[in-house]
Amino acid sequence: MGIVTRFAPSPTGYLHIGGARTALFNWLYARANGGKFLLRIEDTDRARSTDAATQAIYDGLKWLGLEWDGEAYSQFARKERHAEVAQAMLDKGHAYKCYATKAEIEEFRASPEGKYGSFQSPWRDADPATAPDAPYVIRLKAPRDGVMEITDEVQGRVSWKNAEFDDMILLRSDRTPTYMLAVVVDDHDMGVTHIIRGDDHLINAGRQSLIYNAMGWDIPVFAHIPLIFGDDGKKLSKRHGATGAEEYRAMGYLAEAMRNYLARLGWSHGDDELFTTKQAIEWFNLKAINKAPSRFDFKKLDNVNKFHIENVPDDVLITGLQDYIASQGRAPLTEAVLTKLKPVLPILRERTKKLPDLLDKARFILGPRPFAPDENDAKHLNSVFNGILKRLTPQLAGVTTWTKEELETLFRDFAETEGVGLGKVAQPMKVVLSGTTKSPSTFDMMAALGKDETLARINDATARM
RNA sequence: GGUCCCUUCGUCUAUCGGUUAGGACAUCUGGUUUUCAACCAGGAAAGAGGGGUUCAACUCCCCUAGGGACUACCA
Repeated sequence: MGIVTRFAPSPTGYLHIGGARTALFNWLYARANGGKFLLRIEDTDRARSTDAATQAIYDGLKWLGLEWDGEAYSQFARKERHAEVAQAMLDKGHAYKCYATKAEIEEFRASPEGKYGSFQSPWRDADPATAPDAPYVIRLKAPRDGVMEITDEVQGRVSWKNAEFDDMILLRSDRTPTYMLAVVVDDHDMGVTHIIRGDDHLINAGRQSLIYNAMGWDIPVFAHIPLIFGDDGKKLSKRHGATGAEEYRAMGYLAEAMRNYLARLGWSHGDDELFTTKQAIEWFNLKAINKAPSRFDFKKLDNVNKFHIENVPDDVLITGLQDYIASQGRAPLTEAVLTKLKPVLPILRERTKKLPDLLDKARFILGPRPFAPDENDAKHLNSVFNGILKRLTPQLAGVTTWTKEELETLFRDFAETEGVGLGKVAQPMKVVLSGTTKSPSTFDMMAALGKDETLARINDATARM
Protein backbone atom coordinates (compact mmCIF):
# COMPACT_ATOMS: atom_id res chain seq x y z
CA MET A 1 0.00 0.00 0.00
CA GLY A 2 2.46 2.63 -1.23
CA ILE A 3 2.92 5.34 1.30
CA VAL A 4 3.57 8.81 -0.07
CA THR A 5 4.62 11.75 2.06
CA ARG A 6 5.64 15.22 1.05
CA PHE A 7 7.31 18.36 2.25
CA ALA A 8 5.76 21.54 0.93
CA PRO A 9 7.63 24.69 1.87
CA SER A 10 7.02 28.11 0.42
CA PRO A 11 10.18 29.61 -1.04
CA THR A 12 10.24 32.88 0.80
CA GLY A 13 13.53 32.56 2.63
CA TYR A 14 15.95 29.92 3.77
CA LEU A 15 15.03 26.44 4.98
CA HIS A 16 13.80 27.04 8.52
CA ILE A 17 15.03 24.57 11.10
CA GLY A 18 11.42 23.81 12.02
CA GLY A 19 10.67 23.08 8.38
CA ALA A 20 13.74 20.91 8.27
CA ARG A 21 12.34 18.79 11.07
CA THR A 22 8.98 18.53 9.33
CA ALA A 23 10.83 17.38 6.22
CA LEU A 24 12.80 14.92 8.33
CA PHE A 25 9.67 13.36 9.80
CA ASN A 26 8.15 12.99 6.36
CA TRP A 27 11.35 11.53 5.02
CA LEU A 28 11.74 9.16 7.96
CA TYR A 29 8.17 7.96 7.65
CA ALA A 30 8.49 7.32 3.93
CA ARG A 31 11.81 5.53 4.33
CA ALA A 32 10.54 3.53 7.27
CA ASN A 33 7.66 2.23 5.21
CA GLY A 34 9.21 1.81 1.81
CA GLY A 35 7.22 4.77 0.57
CA LYS A 36 8.01 7.89 -1.39
CA PHE A 37 9.02 11.29 -0.10
CA LEU A 38 8.00 14.10 -2.42
CA LEU A 39 8.94 17.76 -2.50
CA ARG A 40 6.60 20.50 -3.59
CA ILE A 41 7.54 24.14 -3.72
CA GLU A 42 4.53 26.25 -2.80
CA ASP A 43 5.30 29.19 -4.98
CA THR A 44 1.84 30.50 -5.75
CA ASP A 45 2.56 33.73 -3.93
CA ARG A 46 4.49 35.33 -6.77
CA ALA A 47 5.37 38.43 -4.85
CA ARG A 48 7.17 36.60 -2.10
CA SER A 49 8.59 33.57 -3.86
CA THR A 50 12.14 33.66 -5.16
CA ASP A 51 14.38 31.27 -7.02
CA ALA A 52 17.13 31.89 -4.50
CA ALA A 53 14.86 30.69 -1.73
CA THR A 54 13.95 27.60 -3.72
CA GLN A 55 17.61 26.88 -4.17
CA ALA A 56 18.23 27.39 -0.46
CA ILE A 57 15.57 24.81 0.30
CA TYR A 58 17.16 22.32 -2.10
CA ASP A 59 20.58 22.94 -0.60
CA GLY A 60 19.37 22.62 2.95
CA LEU A 61 17.56 19.36 2.27
CA LYS A 62 20.51 17.94 0.39
CA TRP A 63 22.90 18.83 3.15
CA LEU A 64 20.64 17.11 5.65
CA GLY A 65 20.55 14.07 3.42
CA LEU A 66 16.81 14.32 2.93
CA GLU A 67 16.73 13.32 -0.70
CA TRP A 68 13.30 13.56 -2.26
CA ASP A 69 11.95 11.15 -4.83
CA GLY A 70 11.56 12.40 -8.39
CA GLU A 71 11.50 15.99 -9.48
CA ALA A 72 10.38 18.74 -7.14
CA TYR A 73 6.89 19.98 -8.00
CA SER A 74 6.17 23.61 -8.57
CA GLN A 75 2.74 24.54 -7.33
CA PHE A 76 2.62 27.60 -9.53
CA ALA A 77 3.17 25.48 -12.62
CA ARG A 78 0.00 23.60 -11.82
CA LYS A 79 -2.35 26.56 -11.69
CA GLU A 80 -4.37 25.48 -14.72
CA ARG A 81 -5.23 22.27 -12.97
CA HIS A 82 -6.24 24.19 -9.86
CA ALA A 83 -8.55 26.38 -11.86
CA GLU A 84 -9.96 23.28 -13.48
CA VAL A 85 -10.83 21.78 -10.11
CA ALA A 86 -12.39 25.04 -8.99
CA GLN A 87 -14.55 24.90 -12.08
CA ALA A 88 -15.46 21.30 -11.32
CA MET A 89 -16.57 22.33 -7.88
CA LEU A 90 -18.66 25.05 -9.40
CA ASP A 91 -20.25 22.51 -11.71
CA LYS A 92 -21.00 20.17 -8.84
CA GLY A 93 -22.62 22.99 -6.92
CA HIS A 94 -20.05 22.91 -4.13
CA ALA A 95 -18.73 26.33 -5.00
CA TYR A 96 -20.09 29.61 -6.29
CA LYS A 97 -18.96 32.82 -7.88
CA CYS A 98 -18.70 35.72 -5.50
CA TYR A 99 -18.68 39.25 -6.85
CA ALA A 100 -18.13 40.98 -3.55
CA THR A 101 -15.34 43.49 -3.88
CA LYS A 102 -12.42 43.82 -1.51
CA ALA A 103 -13.83 47.15 -0.40
CA GLU A 104 -17.13 45.54 0.55
CA ILE A 105 -15.39 42.82 2.52
CA GLU A 106 -13.27 45.31 4.34
CA GLU A 107 -16.26 47.37 5.16
CA PHE A 108 -17.87 44.31 6.69
CA ARG A 109 -14.77 43.56 8.77
CA ALA A 110 -14.72 47.07 10.11
CA SER A 111 -18.37 46.83 11.14
CA PRO A 112 -19.49 45.58 14.59
CA GLU A 113 -20.63 42.16 13.36
CA GLY A 114 -17.41 41.85 11.38
CA LYS A 115 -15.57 41.56 14.66
CA TYR A 116 -17.13 38.20 15.38
CA GLY A 117 -18.40 36.30 12.38
CA SER A 118 -16.59 35.86 9.14
CA PHE A 119 -17.73 37.39 5.89
CA GLN A 120 -20.86 35.84 4.45
CA SER A 121 -21.12 36.39 0.78
CA PRO A 122 -24.51 37.52 -0.48
CA TRP A 123 -23.74 35.66 -3.70
CA ARG A 124 -23.88 32.24 -2.10
CA ASP A 125 -27.58 31.92 -2.80
CA ALA A 126 -28.02 34.68 -5.33
CA ASP A 127 -29.74 34.12 -8.62
CA PRO A 128 -27.01 33.70 -11.25
CA ALA A 129 -29.07 35.89 -13.55
CA THR A 130 -28.35 38.86 -11.31
CA ALA A 131 -24.58 38.40 -11.61
CA PRO A 132 -22.80 41.49 -12.83
CA ASP A 133 -20.21 41.49 -15.57
CA ALA A 134 -17.38 41.96 -13.11
CA PRO A 135 -14.41 40.10 -11.64
CA TYR A 136 -15.32 37.36 -9.22
CA VAL A 137 -13.69 34.83 -6.95
CA ILE A 138 -14.81 31.25 -6.57
CA ARG A 139 -15.79 30.40 -3.04
CA LEU A 140 -16.44 27.06 -1.44
CA LYS A 141 -20.05 26.52 -0.50
CA ALA A 142 -19.19 25.26 2.95
CA PRO A 143 -21.82 23.25 4.80
CA ARG A 144 -23.63 25.28 7.43
CA ASP A 145 -24.62 22.40 9.71
CA GLY A 146 -23.02 19.31 11.06
CA VAL A 147 -19.58 18.54 12.32
CA MET A 148 -16.28 17.96 10.59
CA GLU A 149 -14.16 15.43 12.39
CA ILE A 150 -10.68 14.37 11.43
CA THR A 151 -8.54 11.66 12.93
CA ASP A 152 -5.02 12.85 13.34
CA GLU A 153 -2.20 10.40 14.05
CA VAL A 154 -0.66 12.79 16.53
CA GLN A 155 -3.51 14.91 17.83
CA GLY A 156 -6.19 12.23 17.92
CA ARG A 157 -9.75 13.05 16.96
CA VAL A 158 -10.39 16.71 16.43
CA SER A 159 -13.66 18.21 15.37
CA TRP A 160 -15.19 21.53 14.49
CA LYS A 161 -18.72 22.64 13.85
CA ASN A 162 -19.07 23.21 10.14
CA ALA A 163 -20.57 26.57 10.93
CA GLU A 164 -17.11 27.60 12.07
CA PHE A 165 -15.81 27.43 8.55
CA ASP A 166 -16.37 30.28 6.20
CA ASP A 167 -16.88 30.08 2.50
CA MET A 168 -13.19 30.22 1.78
CA ILE A 169 -11.92 31.50 -1.49
CA LEU A 170 -10.72 28.77 -3.81
CA LEU A 171 -9.81 30.75 -6.88
CA ARG A 172 -8.83 34.40 -6.77
CA SER A 173 -10.24 36.98 -9.14
CA ASP A 174 -7.06 36.72 -11.19
CA ARG A 175 -7.74 32.98 -11.65
CA THR A 176 -4.87 31.88 -9.42
CA PRO A 177 -5.60 29.34 -6.71
CA THR A 178 -5.44 30.00 -3.02
CA TYR A 179 -3.29 27.86 -0.78
CA MET A 180 -6.26 25.90 0.47
CA LEU A 181 -7.31 24.74 -2.99
CA ALA A 182 -3.82 24.23 -4.37
CA VAL A 183 -2.71 22.06 -1.46
CA VAL A 184 -5.66 19.73 -1.73
CA VAL A 185 -5.47 19.38 -5.48
CA ASP A 186 -1.73 18.81 -5.46
CA ASP A 187 -1.76 16.37 -2.59
CA HIS A 188 -4.49 14.43 -4.32
CA ASP A 189 -2.82 14.46 -7.72
CA MET A 190 0.54 13.55 -6.26
CA GLY A 191 -1.02 10.61 -4.50
CA VAL A 192 -0.01 11.80 -1.06
CA THR A 193 -1.27 9.35 1.54
CA HIS A 194 0.15 10.93 4.69
CA ILE A 195 0.28 14.63 5.39
CA ILE A 196 2.81 15.32 8.11
CA ARG A 197 3.10 19.02 8.83
CA GLY A 198 3.24 21.62 11.57
CA ASP A 199 0.26 21.83 13.89
CA ASP A 200 -0.30 25.41 12.84
CA HIS A 201 -2.14 23.68 10.01
CA LEU A 202 -4.44 21.65 12.21
CA ILE A 203 -7.52 23.72 11.43
CA ASN A 204 -6.61 23.64 7.77
CA ALA A 205 -7.04 19.89 7.91
CA GLY A 206 -10.68 20.55 8.65
CA ARG A 207 -11.03 23.13 5.91
CA GLN A 208 -9.25 21.03 3.39
CA SER A 209 -11.32 17.98 4.24
CA LEU A 210 -14.30 20.01 3.07
CA ILE A 211 -12.69 20.26 -0.35
CA TYR A 212 -11.77 16.59 -0.44
CA ASN A 213 -15.37 15.73 0.37
CA ALA A 214 -16.74 18.11 -2.22
CA MET A 215 -14.58 16.49 -4.88
CA GLY A 216 -15.30 13.00 -3.60
CA TRP A 217 -11.62 12.33 -2.99
CA ASP A 218 -10.12 10.18 -0.27
CA ILE A 219 -8.90 12.18 2.70
CA PRO A 220 -5.26 11.36 3.47
CA VAL A 221 -3.95 10.49 6.90
CA PHE A 222 -3.05 13.58 8.88
CA ALA A 223 -0.27 13.98 11.41
CA HIS A 224 0.12 17.46 12.81
CA ILE A 225 3.36 17.83 14.66
CA PRO A 226 4.00 20.49 17.28
CA LEU A 227 6.25 23.42 16.49
CA ILE A 228 9.75 24.05 17.79
CA PHE A 229 10.21 26.94 20.18
CA GLY A 230 13.21 28.87 21.37
CA ASP A 231 14.63 28.37 24.84
CA ASP A 232 12.18 30.90 26.23
CA GLY A 233 9.16 29.03 24.93
CA LYS A 234 8.44 31.59 22.25
CA LYS A 235 8.29 30.84 18.58
CA LEU A 236 11.79 30.17 17.31
CA SER A 237 13.15 33.32 15.74
CA LYS A 238 16.40 35.04 14.91
CA ARG A 239 17.03 36.28 18.39
CA HIS A 240 17.25 32.70 19.66
CA GLY A 241 20.19 32.09 17.38
CA ALA A 242 20.22 30.23 14.13
CA THR A 243 16.89 29.48 12.47
CA GLY A 244 18.15 28.48 9.04
CA ALA A 245 19.35 24.95 8.38
CA GLU A 246 22.33 26.33 6.49
CA GLU A 247 23.57 28.11 9.55
CA TYR A 248 24.01 24.84 11.36
CA ARG A 249 26.24 23.58 8.61
CA ALA A 250 28.28 26.77 8.89
CA MET A 251 28.60 26.29 12.64
CA GLY A 252 30.10 22.88 12.19
CA TYR A 253 27.30 20.47 12.96
CA LEU A 254 27.21 17.14 11.20
CA ALA A 255 24.10 16.34 9.17
CA GLU A 256 23.94 13.01 10.99
CA ALA A 257 23.85 14.85 14.31
CA MET A 258 21.16 17.24 13.10
CA ARG A 259 19.00 14.32 12.03
CA ASN A 260 19.46 12.70 15.42
CA TYR A 261 18.77 15.84 17.40
CA LEU A 262 15.83 16.99 15.32
CA ALA A 263 14.26 13.54 15.27
CA ARG A 264 14.50 13.28 19.04
CA LEU A 265 12.92 16.71 19.43
CA GLY A 266 9.27 15.82 19.72
CA TRP A 267 9.61 12.15 18.94
CA SER A 268 11.07 9.40 21.04
CA HIS A 269 11.93 5.76 21.09
CA GLY A 270 12.01 4.95 24.77
CA ASP A 271 15.16 6.22 26.41
CA ASP A 272 17.25 6.15 23.26
CA GLU A 273 18.97 9.50 22.86
CA LEU A 274 21.87 8.91 20.53
CA PHE A 275 21.21 6.93 17.41
CA THR A 276 22.10 6.65 13.76
CA THR A 277 19.81 7.62 10.93
CA LYS A 278 19.50 3.95 10.08
CA GLN A 279 18.14 3.28 13.55
CA ALA A 280 15.83 6.27 13.32
CA ILE A 281 14.36 4.83 10.14
CA GLU A 282 13.85 1.48 11.80
CA TRP A 283 12.21 2.99 14.84
CA PHE A 284 10.24 5.90 13.47
CA ASN A 285 6.50 5.94 13.82
CA LEU A 286 3.83 8.60 14.06
CA LYS A 287 2.38 7.38 17.34
CA ALA A 288 5.50 8.26 19.32
CA ILE A 289 5.38 11.90 18.32
CA ASN A 290 4.75 14.18 21.26
CA LYS A 291 1.79 16.53 21.24
CA ALA A 292 3.47 19.35 23.10
CA PRO A 293 5.84 21.82 21.48
CA SER A 294 9.49 21.48 22.40
CA ARG A 295 12.29 23.95 22.90
CA PHE A 296 15.47 24.04 20.96
CA ASP A 297 18.51 23.38 23.16
CA PHE A 298 21.92 24.13 21.71
CA LYS A 299 23.74 22.45 24.60
CA LYS A 300 22.09 19.18 23.84
CA LEU A 301 22.71 19.59 20.13
CA ASP A 302 26.40 20.05 20.93
CA ASN A 303 26.40 16.86 22.89
CA VAL A 304 24.71 14.95 20.10
CA ASN A 305 27.15 16.42 17.60
CA LYS A 306 30.10 15.38 19.74
CA PHE A 307 28.80 11.83 19.78
CA HIS A 308 28.48 11.64 16.02
CA ILE A 309 31.82 13.29 15.33
CA GLU A 310 33.27 10.52 17.42
CA ASN A 311 31.31 7.65 15.94
CA VAL A 312 30.48 8.32 12.34
CA PRO A 313 32.47 6.40 9.67
CA ASP A 314 35.52 8.15 8.21
CA ASP A 315 33.95 8.96 4.85
CA VAL A 316 30.93 10.53 6.51
CA LEU A 317 33.17 12.63 8.71
CA ILE A 318 35.20 13.75 5.69
CA THR A 319 32.03 14.67 3.81
CA GLY A 320 30.88 16.65 6.81
CA LEU A 321 34.19 18.40 6.94
CA GLN A 322 34.05 19.29 3.26
CA ASP A 323 30.48 20.57 3.69
CA TYR A 324 31.59 22.73 6.55
CA ILE A 325 34.56 24.08 4.64
CA ALA A 326 32.39 24.85 1.64
CA SER A 327 29.99 26.75 3.90
CA GLN A 328 32.94 28.94 4.90
CA GLY A 329 33.59 29.70 1.26
CA ARG A 330 36.91 27.91 1.40
CA ALA A 331 38.43 25.52 -1.08
CA PRO A 332 37.84 21.84 -0.36
CA LEU A 333 40.45 19.70 1.30
CA THR A 334 42.73 18.24 -1.35
CA GLU A 335 43.63 14.59 -1.73
CA ALA A 336 47.06 15.34 -0.34
CA VAL A 337 45.59 16.88 2.77
CA LEU A 338 43.12 14.04 3.17
CA THR A 339 45.91 11.51 2.98
CA LYS A 340 47.59 13.21 5.89
CA LEU A 341 44.34 13.63 7.77
CA LYS A 342 42.87 10.15 7.56
CA PRO A 343 45.43 8.37 9.74
CA VAL A 344 44.99 10.87 12.57
CA LEU A 345 41.21 11.06 12.43
CA PRO A 346 40.84 8.84 15.50
CA ILE A 347 42.77 11.21 17.73
CA LEU A 348 41.09 14.24 16.20
CA ARG A 349 37.55 13.02 16.87
CA GLU A 350 38.03 12.68 20.59
CA ARG A 351 36.65 15.44 22.73
CA THR A 352 35.50 17.59 19.84
CA LYS A 353 32.14 19.24 19.73
CA LYS A 354 32.12 20.90 16.37
CA LEU A 355 33.90 20.58 13.06
CA PRO A 356 35.99 23.77 13.37
CA ASP A 357 37.42 22.39 16.62
CA LEU A 358 38.49 19.31 14.75
CA LEU A 359 40.21 21.40 12.12
CA ASP A 360 42.00 23.36 14.82
CA LYS A 361 43.36 20.16 16.24
CA ALA A 362 44.48 19.04 12.82
CA ARG A 363 46.93 21.90 12.65
CA PHE A 364 49.77 19.76 13.96
CA ILE A 365 49.49 17.53 10.92
CA LEU A 366 48.40 20.08 8.31
CA GLY A 367 49.97 23.32 9.39
CA PRO A 368 53.27 24.43 7.82
CA ARG A 369 56.44 23.87 9.78
CA PRO A 370 58.02 25.59 11.66
CA PHE A 371 55.12 26.53 13.93
CA ALA A 372 54.97 30.01 15.28
CA PRO A 373 53.49 29.55 18.74
CA ASP A 374 50.08 31.05 19.47
CA GLU A 375 50.20 34.27 21.37
CA ASN A 376 48.79 32.70 24.49
CA ASP A 377 50.98 29.65 24.34
CA ALA A 378 54.35 31.25 23.55
CA LYS A 379 55.04 31.52 27.26
CA HIS A 380 55.50 27.76 27.46
CA LEU A 381 58.67 27.95 25.40
CA ASN A 382 60.77 29.58 28.07
CA SER A 383 64.32 29.05 29.32
CA VAL A 384 63.23 26.54 31.93
CA PHE A 385 61.66 24.39 29.30
CA ASN A 386 64.66 24.88 27.09
CA GLY A 387 66.75 23.29 29.81
CA ILE A 388 64.27 20.46 30.11
CA LEU A 389 64.42 19.87 26.38
CA LYS A 390 68.18 19.60 26.47
CA ARG A 391 67.94 16.67 28.86
CA LEU A 392 64.83 15.14 27.27
CA THR A 393 65.80 15.18 23.61
CA PRO A 394 68.66 12.69 23.87
CA GLN A 395 66.32 10.27 25.63
CA LEU A 396 63.78 10.67 22.86
CA ALA A 397 66.44 10.12 20.25
CA GLY A 398 67.25 6.82 21.89
CA VAL A 399 63.71 5.45 21.82
CA THR A 400 63.42 2.27 19.77
CA THR A 401 59.71 1.53 19.97
CA TRP A 402 58.03 4.79 19.08
CA THR A 403 54.50 4.24 20.39
CA LYS A 404 52.08 6.34 22.37
CA GLU A 405 52.42 4.06 25.40
CA GLU A 406 56.22 3.95 25.38
CA LEU A 407 56.43 7.69 25.01
CA GLU A 408 54.01 8.34 27.79
CA THR A 409 56.01 6.08 30.10
CA LEU A 410 59.20 7.82 29.11
CA PHE A 411 57.69 11.25 29.82
CA ARG A 412 56.33 10.19 33.19
CA ASP A 413 59.64 8.75 34.27
CA PHE A 414 61.44 11.78 32.99
CA ALA A 415 59.15 14.20 34.80
CA GLU A 416 59.64 12.24 37.99
CA THR A 417 63.44 12.39 37.84
CA GLU A 418 63.14 16.09 37.02
CA GLY A 419 60.97 16.47 40.06
CA VAL A 420 58.18 18.22 38.15
CA GLY A 421 54.63 17.38 37.19
CA LEU A 422 53.96 15.74 33.87
CA GLY A 423 52.16 18.90 32.78
CA LYS A 424 55.34 20.90 32.97
CA VAL A 425 56.82 18.71 30.27
CA ALA A 426 53.93 17.51 28.18
CA GLN A 427 52.16 20.84 27.92
CA PRO A 428 55.03 22.85 26.42
CA MET A 429 55.74 19.92 24.17
CA LYS A 430 52.33 20.43 22.59
CA VAL A 431 53.39 23.94 21.67
CA VAL A 432 56.59 22.57 20.21
CA LEU A 433 54.70 20.09 18.09
CA SER A 434 51.73 22.20 17.02
CA GLY A 435 52.25 25.79 18.08
CA THR A 436 49.29 25.57 20.45
CA THR A 437 48.04 23.75 23.51
CA LYS A 438 44.67 23.26 21.82
CA SER A 439 45.78 20.06 20.23
CA PRO A 440 45.39 16.34 20.62
CA SER A 441 47.31 14.63 23.39
CA THR A 442 51.10 15.11 23.28
CA PHE A 443 51.77 11.42 22.91
CA ASP A 444 49.12 10.92 20.25
CA MET A 445 50.76 13.64 18.23
CA MET A 446 54.26 12.30 18.68
CA ALA A 447 53.19 8.82 17.72
CA ALA A 448 51.40 10.12 14.64
CA LEU A 449 54.29 12.35 13.63
CA GLY A 450 56.98 9.73 14.04
CA LYS A 451 60.37 10.03 15.60
CA ASP A 452 62.20 12.00 12.94
CA GLU A 453 59.50 14.60 12.53
CA THR A 454 59.18 15.01 16.29
CA LEU A 455 62.88 15.54 16.70
CA ALA A 456 62.89 17.97 13.81
CA ARG A 457 60.17 20.03 15.44
CA ILE A 458 62.07 20.08 18.70
CA ASN A 459 64.92 21.42 16.67
CA ASP A 460 62.69 24.13 15.23
CA ALA A 461 61.66 25.17 18.71
CA THR A 462 65.10 25.22 20.28
CA ALA A 463 66.31 27.35 17.42
CA ARG A 464 63.63 29.83 18.35
CA MET A 465 64.29 29.84 22.10
C1' G B 1 -13.64 38.04 21.21
C1' G B 2 -14.58 33.02 18.88
C1' U B 3 -12.84 27.99 17.52
C1' C B 4 -9.15 24.37 18.18
C1' C B 5 -4.54 22.40 20.32
C1' C B 6 -1.01 21.90 24.36
C1' U B 7 0.84 21.48 30.02
C1' U B 8 6.13 15.31 33.88
C1' C B 9 12.95 17.77 36.74
C1' G B 10 15.99 24.26 33.99
C1' U B 11 15.67 21.52 28.85
C1' C B 12 14.53 16.93 25.72
C1' U B 13 11.82 12.87 27.25
C1' A B 14 10.12 7.52 29.58
C1' U B 15 5.65 6.00 31.93
C1' C B 16 0.38 3.34 28.07
C1' G B 17 -4.37 2.91 36.51
C1' G B 18 -0.58 0.02 41.09
C1' U B 19 7.11 2.48 39.98
C1' U B 20 11.41 4.83 45.76
C1' A B 21 8.11 8.67 38.74
C1' G B 22 13.37 6.25 34.96
C1' G B 23 17.05 8.19 31.32
C1' A B 24 19.76 12.14 28.66
C1' C B 25 21.67 17.34 28.36
C1' A B 26 22.67 21.25 31.58
C1' U B 27 23.87 22.19 36.78
C1' C B 28 26.32 21.20 41.77
C1' U B 29 30.02 18.26 44.90
C1' G B 30 34.24 15.01 45.18
C1' G B 31 38.08 12.37 42.46
C1' U B 32 41.40 11.99 38.29
C1' U B 33 44.02 14.44 34.36
C1' U B 34 49.49 17.13 29.73
C1' U B 35 44.95 20.59 27.19
C1' C B 36 39.82 23.52 24.77
C1' A B 37 38.40 19.27 27.35
C1' A B 38 37.42 14.34 28.72
C1' C B 39 36.54 10.55 32.28
C1' C B 40 34.83 8.29 37.16
C1' A B 41 31.71 8.63 41.62
C1' G B 42 27.85 11.08 43.93
C1' G B 43 23.93 14.99 44.67
C1' A B 44 19.95 18.36 43.80
C1' A B 45 15.90 18.58 40.44
C1' A B 46 9.21 17.20 37.92
C1' G B 47 3.46 15.36 37.26
C1' A B 48 0.29 23.85 36.47
C1' G B 49 -4.04 24.37 40.15
C1' G B 50 -8.88 22.49 41.68
C1' G B 51 -12.66 18.99 41.45
C1' G B 52 -14.38 14.20 40.21
C1' U B 53 -14.31 8.48 38.50
C1' U B 54 -11.72 4.29 40.94
C1' C B 55 -9.68 -0.11 46.03
C1' A B 56 -5.79 2.80 43.36
C1' A B 57 -4.49 8.31 39.09
C1' C B 58 1.07 11.55 36.13
C1' U B 59 -2.09 8.23 33.43
C1' C B 60 -9.52 8.62 32.45
C1' C B 61 -13.45 12.91 32.82
C1' C B 62 -14.71 18.16 34.04
C1' C B 63 -13.36 23.17 35.44
C1' U B 64 -9.64 27.03 36.06
C1' A B 65 -4.96 29.12 34.90
C1' G B 66 -0.96 29.63 31.57
C1' G B 67 1.02 28.93 26.59
C1' G B 68 0.11 28.36 21.32
C1' A B 69 -2.43 28.09 16.43
C1' C B 70 -6.22 29.84 13.37
C1' U B 71 -9.79 33.69 12.50
C1' A B 72 -6.42 37.06 4.56
C1' C B 73 -8.19 37.36 -2.92
C1' C B 74 -0.37 34.73 2.68
C1' A B 75 1.24 30.01 2.74
